[in-house]
Amino acid sequence: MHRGNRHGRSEAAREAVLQAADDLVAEIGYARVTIEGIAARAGVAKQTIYRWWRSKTDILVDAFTADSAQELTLPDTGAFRTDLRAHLDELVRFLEVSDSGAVFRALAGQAQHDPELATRLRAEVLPRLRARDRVPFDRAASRGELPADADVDLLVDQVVGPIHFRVLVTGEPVTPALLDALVTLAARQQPEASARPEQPGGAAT
Amino acid sequence: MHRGNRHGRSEAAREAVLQAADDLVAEIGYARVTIEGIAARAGVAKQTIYRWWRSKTDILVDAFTADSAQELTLPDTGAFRTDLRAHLDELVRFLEVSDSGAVFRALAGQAQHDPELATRLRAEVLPRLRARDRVPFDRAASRGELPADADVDLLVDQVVGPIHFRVLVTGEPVTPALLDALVTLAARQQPEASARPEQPGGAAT
Amino acid sequence: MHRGNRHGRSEAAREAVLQAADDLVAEIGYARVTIEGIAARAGVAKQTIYRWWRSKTDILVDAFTADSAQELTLPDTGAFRTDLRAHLDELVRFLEVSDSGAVFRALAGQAQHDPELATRLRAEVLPRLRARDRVPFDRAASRGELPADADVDLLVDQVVGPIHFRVLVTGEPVTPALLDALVTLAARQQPEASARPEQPGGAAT
Amino acid sequence: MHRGNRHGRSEAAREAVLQAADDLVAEIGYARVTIEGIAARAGVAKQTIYRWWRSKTDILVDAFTADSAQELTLPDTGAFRTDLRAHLDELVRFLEVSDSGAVFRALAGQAQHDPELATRLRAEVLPRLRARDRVPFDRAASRGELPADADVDLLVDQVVGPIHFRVLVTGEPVTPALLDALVTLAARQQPEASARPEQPGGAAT
DNA sequence: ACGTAATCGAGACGGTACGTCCTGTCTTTAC
DNA sequence: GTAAAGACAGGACGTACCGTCTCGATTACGT
Repeated sequence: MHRGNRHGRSEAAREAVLQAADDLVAEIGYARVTIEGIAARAGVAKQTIYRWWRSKTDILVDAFTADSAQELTLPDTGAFRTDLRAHLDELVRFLEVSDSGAVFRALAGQAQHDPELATRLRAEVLPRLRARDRVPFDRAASRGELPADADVDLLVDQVVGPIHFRVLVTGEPVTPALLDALVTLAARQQPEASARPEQPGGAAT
Repeated sequence: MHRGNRHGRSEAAREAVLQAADDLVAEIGYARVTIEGIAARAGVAKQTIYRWWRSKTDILVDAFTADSAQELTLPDTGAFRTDLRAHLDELVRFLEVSDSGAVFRALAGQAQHDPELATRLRAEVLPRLRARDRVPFDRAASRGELPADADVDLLVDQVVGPIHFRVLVTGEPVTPALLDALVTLAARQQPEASARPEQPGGAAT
Repeated sequence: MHRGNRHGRSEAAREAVLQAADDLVAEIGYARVTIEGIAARAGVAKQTIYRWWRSKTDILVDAFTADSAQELTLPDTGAFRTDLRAHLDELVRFLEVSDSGAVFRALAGQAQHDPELATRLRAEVLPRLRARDRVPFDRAASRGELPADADVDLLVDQVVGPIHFRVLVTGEPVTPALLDALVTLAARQQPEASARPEQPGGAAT
Repeated sequence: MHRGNRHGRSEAAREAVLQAADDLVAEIGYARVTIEGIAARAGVAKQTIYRWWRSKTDILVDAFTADSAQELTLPDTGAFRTDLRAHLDELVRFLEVSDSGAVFRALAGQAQHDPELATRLRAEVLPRLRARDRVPFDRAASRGELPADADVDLLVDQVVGPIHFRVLVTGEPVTPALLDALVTLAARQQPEASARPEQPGGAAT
């Protein structure tokens, strides 16, 4: 790693910091991560961190963003119910198991104490997650599986809300029973009749 | 055998600490509350706090519990939808507006970084909230407005999950439109009615 | 072991405290002795200590006094030089080796920071030590080995001063060479002898 | 006033601490001086003190050393007795009256409880004082007023020991009578005969 | 014989200071 | 002009004792 730079900021330092922050959250937990610890772990001077980030959460938002860069594309199964179910399975895996999910939970928690972080999360992080959550619904709408005037954001809240609630608040596992119920709830939104909402292929293609 | 100080711990000190903690969270926010600040505000020695509580969150759990002691009884409107709607209005008021809601949000946030707090919350605090959330459903069940085999906890998660999600994660206001949708969703659980569209993979499992 | 008594203090408690204080000074050193530690060691309540003593040094003065109660009589060897030398040997043993000497050194040290203790030491402890230091001189005077008008206290200061100086300040061992020199110095005070070389500005004033 | 520096400590902070320590000992006495108080008085962070000193006595040794830097040269009166008497007058003034004498007494007292401090005093502070105390004797020896084989350190102990003893232990004032006796005692050490030891100019030049 | 009064062990209390840790700023030196 | 290094002021942390206090139990005197 080169020290000093006549031509702008050191990309090496930036990456070392983000990596160190991610690692430390995974290893010792958000609460015990300190800026000094990140600096030491990254082999970077504290001042370098303070020059480019305003707080440890600021670093973590960047780290989380970097992690999220590797976009996963939701496979198209051809039907709303199966698309949605696949997406929810992936969402649960992210929230409960993945390292970046741990960072997300820590940030969401910290946002309760830090309005500035809350603002930044809602401006930068959540829209990207929301966009992903909308994919199955938007696809369904384009297939005609949802009414044209359906309030997709409202539907998303109804579907992912209980999952976040369990993960962040109650700590209960997100069971298949819950996912089934949520998928069914969403699928009940039909273009017209209340007739046979559960026929997955009914309106497809 | 000497049983130590016969008057035991000072109730006055205990109450002063809980009150000071509550006040400070409301005034300056959880993040800026310190044990030293609580001690100073309460007119109590730090050691007295450390003798009876293990951390500032430990104090806040006690303070929250004390605040919750004054149980509010949900008025019985005679019908499930109206009962539920009244309860949800009250829930939103608690989460978004009240002082003890601020404490709850802070604790829920901190629990993301502190497994011990998470455990304590789930053991002591959440069951009480859950009990309240179940009231409209249990009443409805006893009136016959819900099927006998309805999974009430699952229904509760579906109804209150989106509300917590908006309050804790997205920060969007909980709109009447959302509440309407949630009430309608719950009310669709009918004993007879339009058969069992929910059965195939639904909540019944 | 409750010895509550309308008329008078518990002798058992008093002795336990003095013994505990002595032991603790010997075991862990004056600096690390605390009143709480003495109370615990003595099996006595703090309040009992505070009822009867004003500070830990107050306890130690009492403990030292109790230790000193067992008066040792200086054997009469029949001659000033041998009497004095025997006394100085004993003094050095007391200061350098004995447990009560350790207490004395601690008190003398603490008196540098505590005028009240200094006053008490000079009023109660030092006169007893001075009386002992005078014994060889007074005996010599009664034998006619010293001039009638000799200033015994001044001589005592000259003889024991260097010993205390080495023990308390320089930490150098008190050697036989020093003791020899001090005895010789004192013995030079002769009734007749080579007149009064000391007169010009000497001790006679 | 931030003087942070990759290569070394802040001299300003060091001096402020030593000055504050000296002042506080003079103002409120050693016993009531605290590290927090020194930090506050010096306008310095506690951590800065703990970074460079291990205890309050460590600070005071440095402060005492700094005070002693301004060496006073003992004027040469041309004769042993007058040289010595002048030196002893100065020594008494230092021990009884001066601010740095107060620091010395406090350190000597504290050394009774703190072996580490005792070691440091004996290694760093006392040799310098001893060197001063030897000056009149060494001068006398070079003048031939003392035997070539005189044990100067032993003589020093005999002369300054009683003075320290009175100042540190008995608290009695150091009288001219004592000083006279001490000077006479020292002057009695003659090169050869026991003849006229008090003739100041006898062996001079 | 019995109440009164002072003692006792116990330990909670409001405090002070400790020594450690981390924050965010600043300065120096190197590249 | 960025980087590493690290000293700085500040301040919260959790701990140890301080000296005071109240408690209930114990004991001996004086009525």
